[in-house]
Formats: sequence, structure tokens, C-alpha cells
Amino acid sequence: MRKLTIRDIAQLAGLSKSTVSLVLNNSPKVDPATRDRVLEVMRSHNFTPSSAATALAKGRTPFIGMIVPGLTWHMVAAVNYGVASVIEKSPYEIILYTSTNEKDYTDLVDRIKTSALSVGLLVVTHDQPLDPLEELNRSGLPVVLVNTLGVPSGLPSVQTDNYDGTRAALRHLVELGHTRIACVQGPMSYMCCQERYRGFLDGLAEAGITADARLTVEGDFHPPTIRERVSELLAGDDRPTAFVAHNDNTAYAVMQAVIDCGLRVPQDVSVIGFDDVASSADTHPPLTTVRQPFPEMGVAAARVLLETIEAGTGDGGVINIPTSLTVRQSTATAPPKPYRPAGPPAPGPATPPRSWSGLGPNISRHD
Amino acid sequence: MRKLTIRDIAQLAGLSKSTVSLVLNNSPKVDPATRDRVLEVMRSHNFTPSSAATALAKGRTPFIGMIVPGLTWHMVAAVNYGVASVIEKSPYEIILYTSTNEKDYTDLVDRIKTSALSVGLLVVTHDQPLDPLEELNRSGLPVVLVNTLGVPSGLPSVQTDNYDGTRAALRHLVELGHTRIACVQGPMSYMCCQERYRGFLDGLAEAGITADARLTVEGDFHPPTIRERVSELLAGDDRPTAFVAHNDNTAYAVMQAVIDCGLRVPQDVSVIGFDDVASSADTHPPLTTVRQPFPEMGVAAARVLLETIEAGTGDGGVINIPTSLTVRQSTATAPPKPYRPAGPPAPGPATPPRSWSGLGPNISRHD
DNA sequence: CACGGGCGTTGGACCGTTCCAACGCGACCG
DNA sequence: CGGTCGCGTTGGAACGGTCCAACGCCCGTG
Repeated sequence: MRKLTIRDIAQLAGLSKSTVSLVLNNSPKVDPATRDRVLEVMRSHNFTPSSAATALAKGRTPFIGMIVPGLTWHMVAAVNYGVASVIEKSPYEIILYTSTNEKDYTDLVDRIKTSALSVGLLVVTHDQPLDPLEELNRSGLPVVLVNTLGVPSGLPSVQTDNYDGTRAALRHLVELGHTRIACVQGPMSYMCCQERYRGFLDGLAEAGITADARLTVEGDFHPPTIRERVSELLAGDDRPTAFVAHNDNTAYAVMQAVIDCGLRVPQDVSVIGFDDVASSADTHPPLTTVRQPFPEMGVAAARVLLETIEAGTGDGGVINIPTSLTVRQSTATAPPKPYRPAGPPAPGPATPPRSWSGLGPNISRHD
Repeated sequence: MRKLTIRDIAQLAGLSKSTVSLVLNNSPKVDPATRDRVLEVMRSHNFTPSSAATALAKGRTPFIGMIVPGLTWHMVAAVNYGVASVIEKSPYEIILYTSTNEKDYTDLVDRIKTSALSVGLLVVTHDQPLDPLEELNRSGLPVVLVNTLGVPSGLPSVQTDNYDGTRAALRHLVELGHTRIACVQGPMSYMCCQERYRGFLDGLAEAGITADARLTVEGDFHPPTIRERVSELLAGDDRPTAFVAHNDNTAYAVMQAVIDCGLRVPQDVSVIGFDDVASSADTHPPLTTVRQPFPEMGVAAARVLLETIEAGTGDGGVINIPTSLTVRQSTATAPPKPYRPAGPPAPGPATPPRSWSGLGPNISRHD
């Protein structure tokens, strides 16, 4: 049996195809009775209009392009989750463009532009210049960024409050009595890491603690080097009692370095991450971390994009989604001041592990 | 300036639009000179045919649907990476359908069916019945599964050799002299876990080791419970010297349990995972694991789907992508037999960590 | 020289919608 | 009682391609 067309439906309902079309676009001009009849006929023959024909006639497609980095980040999937939840309720579908980070994505943007398939574009930032996107936007295609890297740009974008996140982390540590707090940076070429570091410094300042340059560890998100640097720091005199990491994975590496040095998390050293990646609930001990709300960012971005597409009103602003601190068990009150084990990779206080259970009062567990 | 049409090009080239169309579909019937002229005109005016019009006229769209589980797995991104690399070289685009695992996806499949947007469907399996897909396939839409769960089905699917993977893991351990080898299962409702367990048992059998039921730990991929069970096992007499986990995350939990019990990985206990997730290269120690080649699976699935679409020949078979063992540093020669520390959560041999470096000869490092 | 055949080109119907101008009709008004 | 108005409906021209049947032309053949 051939696919039904609007014309068949019209015939079955004893109407012209124009009327059926009006029903499809639920025009207020059709008589309610007629509308019901048409709908009933459509339903009973389960008719669906050809999207190709619709697209051709309307001159616009029902597609939203989405560029994601090919990297296998937790982030990508999480953002997508949020995006999907919004889009699936809209009449649009998502066309997925995966930008493998190796080659630059100008040709990808080019394909999007010339194919003219999408009426809007969602871009999850990756380590690439945004100029092609800005040009695309200027040429009339609504573009919204999910700006996880905090890249500065004129495009409307959704980002997280990196600055405030780290500040909150600091406040938490300060409340726990920590004063020697170290920071393990991410690559400072990323705006987000710069912001996080700024939050770190301001957080210190607000607590009246003077920053000690020796407590800033330049990191590259690469665990082995981080372990090494952190171990050195812990081996020194007057070691920090807490670490703020720019990243959950970095935090994992920090925790391992702490254990390597014969110290305990969180009794001897507290550790805070950034992201609240899924696995952070199951680390050992579970990681206290600044939750970066990826799904919510996806939701917000999708919403903004839809609005821009429908209304044509591009506010062009930056939406800052607040972070929240997920307190788990990798942070605890600072150890008493005089405490300092003899040697760093110490056989030291030969700590029976697992004694960390049941620590602070405000342990919030996110899934 | 209005978007150019085929008719404009025809006029500019002094030809009929039929000929231009022929060029677009690179028919062999056009004179090479004419073709070049047309192409040149198109290029200089950078014309691209309207995909909506093409779709309408041809009666087929250039879209491939892809259903991915909304879960934030490494797996999803990795498979997609492979898929994208194949599709981007084809004339097709990917329409992304995210199936949030909460609600079942029959309505999603329904939407795909009635919208008739895609000419083929790629499905990354999730914990859901496949019947809707099989029906969809029967009704004429080519469907290919990336069957990471090993769900049995009549659909053409790409899966990994779970059985052989675990067997290889066992062989590795046996070669290292291990004889008391434990297995931490995943949810046995998953076919893949059943296969992995079968591989485990057969691997034991091949080495002439009789299976000890006490060494099989029922797992649920949930770290806390796994740590608990593993700790119990390690506390008992005659504890295992090696663990085969059905999953990298499970392996992480096992490693932590080992450390909790005051033992060392790999000197006292070897641990092997399954998947070779990105982070497994950076655990502490780096995890030896059975690499499940997600990108390759994506590539294979995309290829099969394209072939089926183009040729119409659905072989309908199962493609088994072999696994490979990535040997890192969580496995080592079995400890000497008599070795057994007094108490299990032992203050024991108070091991200075990091002594594991430079272990086996065949350390292969996968990024 | 008439004819057949092949190559390259072409006109135009068609794909299944949208959308606009026009139309029929009953109600309401003067 | 004729004219206007507005509501609901309608015919048909787009939209921008594809594809088929037909056509002109040139060349080789009988």
C-alpha cells in the first residue's frame, strides 16, 4: 500500500486538500467539526505528512544541528541528555555533527552552511576557534554555545559559573578550618581554568588568607604528572591540608598522590574536585566536588536556541548556570596544627583505612 | 540574494535544468565538457541543491537515525566516534535520538517509523526489549545494532567477543602463575556478562584449574557493594591472588577493596578489567584490561548499515569484533604460595607503595 | 540518398506539501 | 429586498528538484 498523501485524506473526508493542510497547521480558520473529522480520518489511517514535502513548501527544515567534540567526555553525553529532553518535546530533530578534534572543523561548519539542513545550531565547545561559528551566525543561522571551556565569544552561550564554583569550594574548606589550601590548576589556556583560579584566589582573600604561590600547582589534566607534583608538595615542610582541583579527574590523581604519600583523605588532607562527573560518587572516598550541571546547561541552551529560532530574537547574552557544591567524604575538618608525620612517604601512623566513614554532618549524596 | 536553484544554473550555463540535474547525479550520459561547464558554474556561484526538494523528488531522505542510550557512558561517545568517522564520508547525516532509559522507547521507535525521516537506523543497545526494532526492520527499514549488551536478536548486529576476551584475560593470569582466580560478575541478566563468565570458566578449565564457586562474586556494577564483597573474600583463608572483573569500573572497586585490606595491586593481588575505558590508563596502578573496541564497533555497524541501505542486501548476521588484552600494571606474577599475612585488614607488611613500577616486560600502553 | 542508431540534450509531468487569492453562503444592516 | 461582511472552504500556483519519453543531430551503413 502506497503512502497516503494529504490528497487521499481530503478525499476520504470529503474536503479539499487545502482544508486538510489548514488542519495540519492547525489554523484557527477551520470549523471545529471539520477539524475533528479530518483528524479522525488521519488517525484511523495513521497518516503523517511527508516531511520532505513540508520542508520544501515551507522553505524551512525541522532540524537543529548539534556539534559535539569527538572526545569521549562524560560532559558530552550529559549535555546531550539535557538537550534531548528539550528537543524531543519540540517539532525538531537533532542532526549530529561530531567534530573529531584532530582536524579543524571549518569544513564541518561549511557543510552545515551549504547543506542548509538546519535552522539552528547548538555547539558544545571544544578546543577550537569560534570564528567560523560567528560568521555562520552573522549570516543568519541562530547559533548557541554550550560553553564548557568558557571561551570568550560574541555568540549567545550557556556557561557555568566557574568563578563562583571554586569560591564556594574555598568557603567550604575555610569553614572546615583549613588555612593551607593548595590549588591544582588545569591548562590555563582555558578560560574556565582561569576563572576557577580567580575564584580560588578570591576565596582565599575573602577568608583573609594570603596566597602562597608555592601552593599553586600547574596542572595539565594529566594524572601522572599531577601525582608527581602533588607528591612533591606533600613531601615538603608545612604541607597543605587541602587541595582544590580544577577537575574531578585531577582530584582523583590528587587523592592517589595523597595515599601514595602515606596520608589519608580526608583526615590528613581534604580534596575537592570540579565537575561532579558520574563516577565521583563512587570514588574512595566519595569525592566532594563542585557540581557543574551539564544536563541543565544542555536544557538551557536548547531552550534559548528554540526561542531564537521561533521568535527570531537573539538576545545574544551569556547565561550563567550556577554551580553547586556536592559535599561527600573527601573533605573534613582540618587536622590539628601541630600534626606532622616524620617523613612524607612515611610508614607513619600506619593508618587503618576506612576510618573516614561518618564524617561531616552535611553529607549530600547526589546519585 | 535569493537562493539559487537548478534552473538558475541551467540558465547560466545555457542548458536545460534536466542536464544540470543529470550532472548533479553524475550520470554518465552527459558530455564531459558540458559537465565541467556546469560544475564550474555551480562552483563559482556556490550552489548547493535543496535537500528538501531532492528528498521529495527522489522519495528518499539522506538521513540515518541513531538511537543512543541517554546514559552517560564512555561507551556511547566512543561508539559514536566510530560511527561519525564513517558517516561523514557518506552523503548521509545522522539524526540523533536519545533514549532516556527511564521511559521505554516504543514511542521513540514510533516517531522514527511514522516520520519516515531516516532510511536506516543504528541502535546502540540499552537495557530494553528489541521487539519494536525487529518489527521496524521487518517493515522495511534497515536496522543495525551495536550490541554492547550482547542481547540476542535476529537483527544484524555488531558485537564484541566477550567470551574470548575473558578467556584471554585468564590465559594472561595463568601465564603469570595465578591459580586462585576470582571473578566479579556484572549483572547476569546481561548476555555479555553471561558470556564473560563462560569465558572465565572455560579459561579456568583450559588451565586445568577446577573452579571454586566461592571465588565467584556476584556483582551489580555498583562499587560500594563490590568493595564489600571483595573485602570479605580477601579476608577469608586461601584468598584469591587475582580478580577478573566484568567491567573497568568494577575493577576500580576491586582495586580499592584490595588496598582497603592492606594489600597491594599487583604484588599481592592482580586485577583485570573489561572495556578499556579512557580513564583506565590513568588509574593507580594503570589497569590491565580487556579492550572492547567501541570505535571499531561503531565503524563496523555504520559500514554494514550503509551497505544494507545501498545494496538492499541485509546479511542479517552478527559481526564479532575481537577484543584485545591491554596489559598495564595491575597484573603481575602471582605471589609465592606460602605468603599469607596474619590478619586480613592487616597492618601486615606495611608496604611502601610505588614499588610496583617496572613490572612485566610486555607493558603495552594504549593512550 | 534514405535510414537506423546512439549520444547528448530537453520539456514537462510529478513528488506532497503550503499558501494566497477567490469564492459561496448565510447573517446582518440600512 | 439588495448589498456588505466574514467565515469556512477551495482551486491551483508555487517550492526545487528527478526522471522519463521524446527529440535533434551526426555518423555509419546498405
